[in-house]
Amino acid sequence: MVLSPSQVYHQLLEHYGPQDWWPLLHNQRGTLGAQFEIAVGAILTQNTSWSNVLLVLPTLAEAGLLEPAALAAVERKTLSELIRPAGSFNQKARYLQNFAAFLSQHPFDDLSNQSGPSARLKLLQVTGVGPETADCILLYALGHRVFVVDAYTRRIFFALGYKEATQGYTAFSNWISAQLKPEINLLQEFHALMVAHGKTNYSKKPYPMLDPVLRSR
DNA sequence: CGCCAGGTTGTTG
DNA sequence: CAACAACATGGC
Repeated sequence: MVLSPSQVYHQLLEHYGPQDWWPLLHNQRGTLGAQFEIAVGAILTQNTSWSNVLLVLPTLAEAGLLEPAALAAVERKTLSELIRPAGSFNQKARYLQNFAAFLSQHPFDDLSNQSGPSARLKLLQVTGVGPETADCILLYALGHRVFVVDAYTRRIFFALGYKEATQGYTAFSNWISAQLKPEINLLQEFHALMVAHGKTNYSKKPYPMLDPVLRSR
């Protein structure tokens, strides 16, 4: 008997406790600056450890670049050098400025007030914002109810016997969403718990055949 | 030294 | 549509 997604959530919450994500530099949730910091972090952490992102975020903050207009205006080369420790720095400098420019046309408030699917389609227009990055922004910065799928989420659910974990992003995300209460806090905690559990048990191959925490009963 | 990291894009079959 | 290369630094 396999655990339902809801049971997975509750068991992980019991095991790890509330994660209280997204990790912000100055623990200032709900502010306008926090929204942009979340989006910048989401782009910087693409295929990159969060520890590398932390080598860069304070630098950007000190340079006054954690606001859309400033980030959009700074010279490309300057930005790429500042974010070098985060890896793929030329690519990410471009992605960050694409997103910053995008915000001048679609402010956070607009994206928050329209429907989740509508905001999602707009975010995906930005070169450098794919499905997971878009969903992290939607869920943690804009308050939309989406289920974020990352590599850990796939590995964990696959290990639990869910062959749906091999489906395309949207199919898998929607399939999980349909089995959860669409509560913002649950969805935020769920993804945070996926990362906590993934880092602990699904980082290096071979991945466990049987999950060390999640057992059916 | 090799593998991995809270992916995304562009190219090719 | 699936598979693949490229991006690239830092930690272990």
